[in-house]
Amino acid sequence: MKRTHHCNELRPAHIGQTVTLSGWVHSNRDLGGLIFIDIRDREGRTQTVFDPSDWTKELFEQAATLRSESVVSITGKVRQRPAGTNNAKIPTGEVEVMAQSFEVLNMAEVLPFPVDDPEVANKVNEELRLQYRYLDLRRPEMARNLRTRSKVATAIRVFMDEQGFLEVETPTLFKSTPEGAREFLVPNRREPGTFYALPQSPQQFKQILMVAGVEKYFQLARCYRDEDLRADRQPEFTQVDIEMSFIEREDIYALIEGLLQRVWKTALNVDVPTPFKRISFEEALNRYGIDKPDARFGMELVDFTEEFKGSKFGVFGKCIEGGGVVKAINARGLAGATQGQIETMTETAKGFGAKGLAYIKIENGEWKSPIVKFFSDAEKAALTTKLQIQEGDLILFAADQWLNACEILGKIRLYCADVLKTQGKLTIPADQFNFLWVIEFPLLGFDRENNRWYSSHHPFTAPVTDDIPFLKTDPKKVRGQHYDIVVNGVELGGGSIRIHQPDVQKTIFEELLQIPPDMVQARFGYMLEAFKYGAPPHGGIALGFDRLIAILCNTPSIRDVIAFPKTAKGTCLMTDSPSTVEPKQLRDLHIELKVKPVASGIPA
RNA sequence: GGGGGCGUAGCUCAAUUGGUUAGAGCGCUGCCCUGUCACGGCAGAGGUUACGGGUUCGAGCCCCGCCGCUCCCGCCA
Repeated sequence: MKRTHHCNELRPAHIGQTVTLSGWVHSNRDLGGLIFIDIRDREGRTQTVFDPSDWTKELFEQAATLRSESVVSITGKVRQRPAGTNNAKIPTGEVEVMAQSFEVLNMAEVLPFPVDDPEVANKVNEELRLQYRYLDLRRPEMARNLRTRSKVATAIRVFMDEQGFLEVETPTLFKSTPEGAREFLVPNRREPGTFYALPQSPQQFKQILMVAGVEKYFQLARCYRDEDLRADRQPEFTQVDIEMSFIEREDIYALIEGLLQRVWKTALNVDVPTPFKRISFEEALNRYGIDKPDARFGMELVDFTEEFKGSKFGVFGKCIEGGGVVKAINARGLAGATQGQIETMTETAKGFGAKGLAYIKIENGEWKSPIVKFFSDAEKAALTTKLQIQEGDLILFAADQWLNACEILGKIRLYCADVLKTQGKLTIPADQFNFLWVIEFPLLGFDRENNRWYSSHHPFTAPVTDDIPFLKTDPKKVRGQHYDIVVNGVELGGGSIRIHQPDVQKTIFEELLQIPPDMVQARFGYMLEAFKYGAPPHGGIALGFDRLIAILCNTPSIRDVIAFPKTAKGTCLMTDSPSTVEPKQLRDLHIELKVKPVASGIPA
């Protein structure tokens, strides 16, 4: 080994020992007659001292030229720092190593951006950080994220093992099942014109594993989706994939609550109270306007449909006549909202097809609003009471069909919370975690354009037993045995009890989803077949592992917890992928391009 | 597919809103400095203002195009 200790190890107890430290030059402070070189490795850093009386002129001058981030190995004697020179900021700050010899293992060029100063490095353009990811990952903050990720992955494996689960790897060369997200395709050289697809999730394999008698399966599974990206979406990502046999929903709730408890304890030393609260899809929409509520703050939606029935204010009255609802939120303290902020919220409402956004500002004891003059005294009284209106409030309305009205105010509620946060009027502690199970989702949604039902989760979700009779009479009423786990307004994962009877599954595919029988056979035939030979009742869940780690690391972007993430356009700036390929490779695959290869990458 | 934001020295940012030689801090290079840890002091180098056009007496700034990064909507069974 080129080291005897790591750089966060030496303490007064080591004084007098001769040690060798290896790592990167964190900083080189040349005082002329004395040089201090902080050497840093994964664990931390230690100060080394070069005294000219110990060195030839050449070697001493060489030490002075050691540039930041060069890799060195330094041997010397540990000693107490002189009185008054301890550095309380670092754990090794009571001692220093008197350098006796050193070896330059790799001299670094001048860096494209600083990695030693967290203040500056944090602000460096992400494009540059991604291009030089190996430098970016040296930053303690990024190194900490990687470490958290690894620790949590291990904690999950240990916990799942304790619970009797087997980790089983499933193929990443799968077949195309075009119902869901767009897939990445992999051409098959052996039979031109056929393709593998990279799996969007191991869903079908894990259900087959239940038929195979595995009973308790999990996997840290890599998944692929060829959709447009976001701060919390990458084309390849990792999910904690879980499936169990002979269970009900309660078993999954208990398992995941235990798992997350372990994860939070491991990563943050936080004790998460269980059981988690549960909220139905309908209640979530009614109170928060979204199916993944951030319940760390109030500002809940309040319904005024009854109060405005037959209202003189035509927009509300007519909406209710047409079967719609009137809802409102009270953004406490936001009466001073700027014209621009009101405009932003109005655009949000219009994005949902609303004509505008009605609001009331409560300022200087007055209700300032273009619409208040149409309100009756009873209506005003109802607003005052149910919204607990007081000076400085901003009341925002949505009048629309139920789902739309809820979703409009749901979006505006989150926007208002952001504005209030920046104004310091709303404070949410960083260590507050609000876990929620969202349950009783509708099994199906209706696609007006194509005039057919679609699965709101996926087609393997079992209906709530009591609702099965409605499958053929009133599909909209059928609830699925589906559940989402939500924390602080982020969807951490979701799952369901699955259908294990082939006839029910076939009904869903063919009668409700209207997939032609031959297509069902081609895509899912093997599953229906498998379910004929002893399929146990089963269910499972998948947690977004990257999102989970991002929450634990308190970062909004999952790129910060993935070692080598892609950009929003799906490229890797470090390796410059994707790239063109050589003509021979295409010939082997019997693929002919209809576009000219782009200039970048390997010349064609 | 659609909408918004950004792009000036190696890095982070300025540039009196269209005005003459594009600045600062850090970094870098050289010199000085024996207790620093954001070391300090002095001096210096470093720019096709992403790129391509246009308007103008004059463009970092205005217009058009284009490339890259980013956020959001659509999309993500």
